[in-house]
Amino acid sequence: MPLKNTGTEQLIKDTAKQLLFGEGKLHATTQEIADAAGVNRTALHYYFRSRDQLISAIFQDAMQGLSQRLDECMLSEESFKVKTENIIAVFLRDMLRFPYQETFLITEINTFGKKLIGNIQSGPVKSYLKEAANEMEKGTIEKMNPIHFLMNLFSLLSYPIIMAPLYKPLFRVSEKEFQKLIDERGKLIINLLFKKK
Amino acid sequence: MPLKNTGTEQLIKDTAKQLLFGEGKLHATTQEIADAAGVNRTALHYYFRSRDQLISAIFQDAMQGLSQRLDECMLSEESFKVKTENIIAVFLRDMLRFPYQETFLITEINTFGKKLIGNIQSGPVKSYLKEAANEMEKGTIEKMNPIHFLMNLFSLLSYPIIMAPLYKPLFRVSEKEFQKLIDERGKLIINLLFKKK
DNA sequence: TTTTTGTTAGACAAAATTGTTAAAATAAAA
DNA sequence: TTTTATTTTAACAATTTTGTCTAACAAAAA
Repeated sequence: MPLKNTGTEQLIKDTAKQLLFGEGKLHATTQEIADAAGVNRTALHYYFRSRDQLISAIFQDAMQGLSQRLDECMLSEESFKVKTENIIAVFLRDMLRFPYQETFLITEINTFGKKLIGNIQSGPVKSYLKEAANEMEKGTIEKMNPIHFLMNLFSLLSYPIIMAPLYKPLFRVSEKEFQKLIDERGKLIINLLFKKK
Repeated sequence: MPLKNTGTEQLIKDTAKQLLFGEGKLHATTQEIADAAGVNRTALHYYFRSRDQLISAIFQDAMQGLSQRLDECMLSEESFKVKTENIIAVFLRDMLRFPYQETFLITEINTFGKKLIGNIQSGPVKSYLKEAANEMEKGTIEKMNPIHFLMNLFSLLSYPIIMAPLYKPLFRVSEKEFQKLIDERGKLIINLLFKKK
């Protein structure tokens, strides 16, 4: 029994993801999602039964994708610094496409997050934290609780992108100038987190 | 014609603020807000006419309060470093009480933010940025676009608090341990942003 | 072709949420 | 105490949003 699979299901998921995590329409209605995807609203119920289940689906997809890519970085055979540079690159790319993904996770954590949080692999994170501790011993990064190191990294990466709609008017910079600032941040963050030789 | 002013209006505002910005119930219904405040839902309409106007009101209050306190710090007569320490203290206190305030601003920027963004005083920010540039010349902080410096500061302060619901399970730390980590961050951030002598 | 399976669309029902109106309760002033 | 303005409440109307049901449609299999 082959499915016809005209790609509608994936189209709906992609559209919802773009709308929610990309454009920040965190409470887009089923109608809005359907319109954006160019399908009848019923299709949405046909494939996902309910709005919540659609959201759950795209959320699970997104988390799995990101966590997989991060784990790859963290478990690679590179040096700690290169590893960190890779994490930055992966994260920045993801954040720029879907800036509201984490915001959504946090605000909806009571509805959807609780189940998902159990799924988070903290194995690779644990091992990355251990490596960070080693680096501190070696003196290449500042001594602190390694959790701080990781929080610093994620903060410096994510926050400016999330806050872009506020920062652009606040700092009176154009879209283009702001994009340039964001592009600079990769190197800047490495510079800030690693000691000079 | 004196108003009775039993404090209901303020009670509704405080409750809504706590619910939305404190607990992150970003789309609390008027019923939920009324229940939490222990008043009839109609009271909410009586004082604010509509849900949107209530939200606008608490939001404006919150922004004004924070921006005023920040401006005070930025315009004080202290040295740049002390000034920065004060900003950190003010910001941390605010973030801990209302972690979702900024998240809300960002996600609702199209609905409420646009009008408010005009109101943001960027005068004190400008002057603080200039001071930062001076410090870079003096060599007390790393050379970079001063906007980066400010974004770094805000990021390191805000993001871990926003992400707390995710980080606690991810790093497997208890509420108490996490609170301790947050408390450590003030000094840690200063350490990270200012060069050692 | 007919049947079967899977997909899409329109009409409708149900639920949730907001907003209005008019009346009752309350407290201060005359 | 009556009057008056304000505050609170209950009932209801309107709107928005979600979810269901049935029929039409399309494509592959019999």
